Amino acid sequence: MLTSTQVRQQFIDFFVQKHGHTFVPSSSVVPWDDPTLLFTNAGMNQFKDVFLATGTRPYNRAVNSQKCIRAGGKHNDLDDVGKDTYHHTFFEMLGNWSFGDYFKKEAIGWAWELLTKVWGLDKSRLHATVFEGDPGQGLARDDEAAEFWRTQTDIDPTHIHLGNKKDNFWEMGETGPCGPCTEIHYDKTPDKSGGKLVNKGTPDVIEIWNLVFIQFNRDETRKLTPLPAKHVDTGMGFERVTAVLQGKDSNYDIDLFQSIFQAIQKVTGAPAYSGKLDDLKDTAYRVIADHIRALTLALTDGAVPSNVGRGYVLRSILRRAERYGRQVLGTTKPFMHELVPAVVEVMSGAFPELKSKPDHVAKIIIEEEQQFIRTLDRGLKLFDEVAQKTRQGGGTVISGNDTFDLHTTYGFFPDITQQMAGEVGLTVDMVGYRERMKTFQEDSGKDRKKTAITAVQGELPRTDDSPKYGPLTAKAKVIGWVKDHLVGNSGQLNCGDELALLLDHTNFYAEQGGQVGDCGTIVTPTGTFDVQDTQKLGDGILHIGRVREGGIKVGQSATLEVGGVRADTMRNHTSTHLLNWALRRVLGGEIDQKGSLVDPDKTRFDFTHSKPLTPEEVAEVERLVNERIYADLPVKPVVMPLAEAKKIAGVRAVFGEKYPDPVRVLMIGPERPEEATPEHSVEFCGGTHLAHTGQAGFFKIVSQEAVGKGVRRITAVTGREAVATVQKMASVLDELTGRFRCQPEDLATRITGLEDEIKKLQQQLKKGAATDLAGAADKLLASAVEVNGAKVIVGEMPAGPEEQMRAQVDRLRQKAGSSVIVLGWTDEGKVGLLAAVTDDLIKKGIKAGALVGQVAKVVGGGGGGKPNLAQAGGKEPDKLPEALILAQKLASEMIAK
RNA sequence: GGGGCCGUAGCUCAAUUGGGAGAGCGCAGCGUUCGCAAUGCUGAGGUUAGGGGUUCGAUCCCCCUCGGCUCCA
Repeated sequence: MLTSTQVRQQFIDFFVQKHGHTFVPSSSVVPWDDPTLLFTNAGMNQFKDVFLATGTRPYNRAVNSQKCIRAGGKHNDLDDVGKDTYHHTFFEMLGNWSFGDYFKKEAIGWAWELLTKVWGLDKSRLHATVFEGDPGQGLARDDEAAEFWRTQTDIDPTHIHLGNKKDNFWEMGETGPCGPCTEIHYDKTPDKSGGKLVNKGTPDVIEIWNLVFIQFNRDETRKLTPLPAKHVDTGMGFERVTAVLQGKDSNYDIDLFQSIFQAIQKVTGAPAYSGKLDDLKDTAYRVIADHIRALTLALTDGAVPSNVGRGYVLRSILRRAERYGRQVLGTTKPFMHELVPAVVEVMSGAFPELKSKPDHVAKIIIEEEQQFIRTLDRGLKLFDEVAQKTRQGGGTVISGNDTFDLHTTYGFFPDITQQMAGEVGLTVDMVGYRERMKTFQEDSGKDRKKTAITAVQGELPRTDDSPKYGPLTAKAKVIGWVKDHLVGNSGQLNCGDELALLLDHTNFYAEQGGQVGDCGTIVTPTGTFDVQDTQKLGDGILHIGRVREGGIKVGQSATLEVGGVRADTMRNHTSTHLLNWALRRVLGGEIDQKGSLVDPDKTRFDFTHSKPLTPEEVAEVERLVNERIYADLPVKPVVMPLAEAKKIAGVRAVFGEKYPDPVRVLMIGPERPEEATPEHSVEFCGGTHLAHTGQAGFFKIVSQEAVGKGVRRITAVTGREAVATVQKMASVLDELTGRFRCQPEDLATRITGLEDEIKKLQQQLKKGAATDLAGAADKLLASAVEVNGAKVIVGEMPAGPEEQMRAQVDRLRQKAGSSVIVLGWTDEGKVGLLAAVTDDLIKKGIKAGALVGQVAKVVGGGGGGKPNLAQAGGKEPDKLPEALILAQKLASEMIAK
């Protein structure tokens, strides 16, 4: 029997050795440079630019096994994994490609050769489908492919079937390259009768290989034009074809999964995997095995679990596996991280990068597991409360509100709530839950966009903003404005009008890539306009502000002057790039930019990192950035094709950003792209920058904070702001050293000394007060009145801390036995009262709380407490004697009763 | 960017009409023991995250800041 390793290797060897393909290693399963994708989900992802004709490769035939994840987004298989034999979140896709080289004839012939000659599959079990055409869309039947099936292979001609557009026509998107495909299916029915089951979605006849022939380009008008260079893009599910070759019914029965299953058994102590579909334990095995593969591969490629985007998908995957472990296999501790070595062991042959940082990956996983177990435990407790509340209300349905709160506050997903509710005989109001969630979602995004520029009616003219990289002053022509959401291009603007001015070209920078929009002034022969902000809308640039003087008319020439603070913004922006670079140097290559904000006052930089930076790390980052600043390196922008730019050594791009092609690349240090190394800061960036780093002057980090799990934010300043910051710190330090008369480095010990002394003095004071109070208390005891065998001890005490008073009350109670005690004292214009009643008198119905409450009214206050001890206070010290007389009277009456 | 929750001893967490800051583990000392494990006793350890407000009185109610969790965008 072929091992999975052999299957993979033979596929690659077949195309490399026999048919002249280049082996191209799998690209990262995390597509850092493609914001439209959560995860790499097909082998062709890394060649997308070739099909779009925006990039080229030094080879025209390629083969590989691509790491893929299908979870989250459009193709979400997450919920199905484990329940059947063939769904995965992580899988490998075997593929061979032709870029404008061979086409249908060779692709079909070679596929057949590999399957039947190399792998020796039973020809009578193989079926092929070809595209039947779609006249409505002007698509012809793919007779070519059918013909090659007949001439290039010895397939049974009755095994060639026609397939519809859904199954046999491939499109990348609404527009772009597309073409027919031919699929190869495998018939697993015992009597080989599966011909009519092709494409019917049964597990008995399964698709194993899809050969796509990219031959058209679809434009915006949906029109198809033949491509000059035709491509082949094929994909074969590795786990699936291995199962076929190993004669297994389930993908999970192939050798690849067995050692992972064994590791799961060892770690969890559960009974062995038995391959059943209706056994929850086996489902758990499949879920965990699949999910740990996805996690290990994705984390190795630099993804991090988080609460947004792909990080959130990874978190969901981990949590799902963790739940199956706990609820089905009986784990109580984190266990997923212990499975990482098994995955590395079985897969690092094909993907050597797995060996680079398994410990790091396991660490991320265990931290995430611990986190989840904490929320789970907390959630369990809350669930119990909710369940109890529901029952007390006489219902059996947990309200949508409670389910929503459990979810949004504690991350307790509604399906967990549902499951747990089921276990205790309750149900969940999912309709109510969804309603709450819906309004919640609507409210969340409400305040996001600036209202001024979202709803614009009328056609917005294009503005040429290329002068933004040039001098701060420029000439342009007024071509209109946007006022009250309407585009205007006639009439006159008057002093005081608030609106967005439109120009034919501009040197104002519109907010983009984290850099805020410029402010400044625009002067025409008749008026002056203050620009408060600059925003981009489509191809138009909006200069938002108000007419300060005179009036402005369309067609006037204008002098543009960008505000001087732009220079500060540029200092901050260039420094942001240096900060990004330095953080990677200090914290390691795992960190990634999550966002940034650059304005004249500061730079704010968000990045993935799970813990606070140590003071040493902060210092090192500052040192590195400043070193680059005083080296006065050139800051060099180059515009180049996106595909080419991506190949520059050490280049950085931000996930979620859409980069134009050609793209602007900003290098700090090198003058030409080929001089760049990973030791330089090289980023895709459309912002405005200094010409030399030295212009930044000085760089200082002012704060760091967490913005969410796994994401930290650093705020830093440069230039004059940095100087001001340091001066402020120095003046604080000066003041302190002046006051303590010591060196800055001695401050900490001086303060510790003072703290100790304060503590010591406080304790002494306490002792002193205690003796004073004890004396006063004893006097009161001596003059106590006896009623019915119980003592009434009432009187005024010297001022002292409440705590000490209580101690005296306790002491008196002990000494006097059966008694009612009321102590009063005045301190800083306020009255304090304390009352105590011994247990035997409480039984007679005397309560300290009630007593002291009445007494406190006399001194203009209130109070209360427990029956045995209560305290109160008031604001009228003069009335204390009067209050104590009342206390004496009340206490005596109560005992007498 | 918006919402919800949390922050109490070194750690994990209690503390209800607002009224005396606690437990378990850990730590230190002493004891039982030849020694260890085990165990008994004693003790230290608190600005209840920080600041402001309401109140006679705030861990508790309100506001702000910081830190963390969580959901959504």
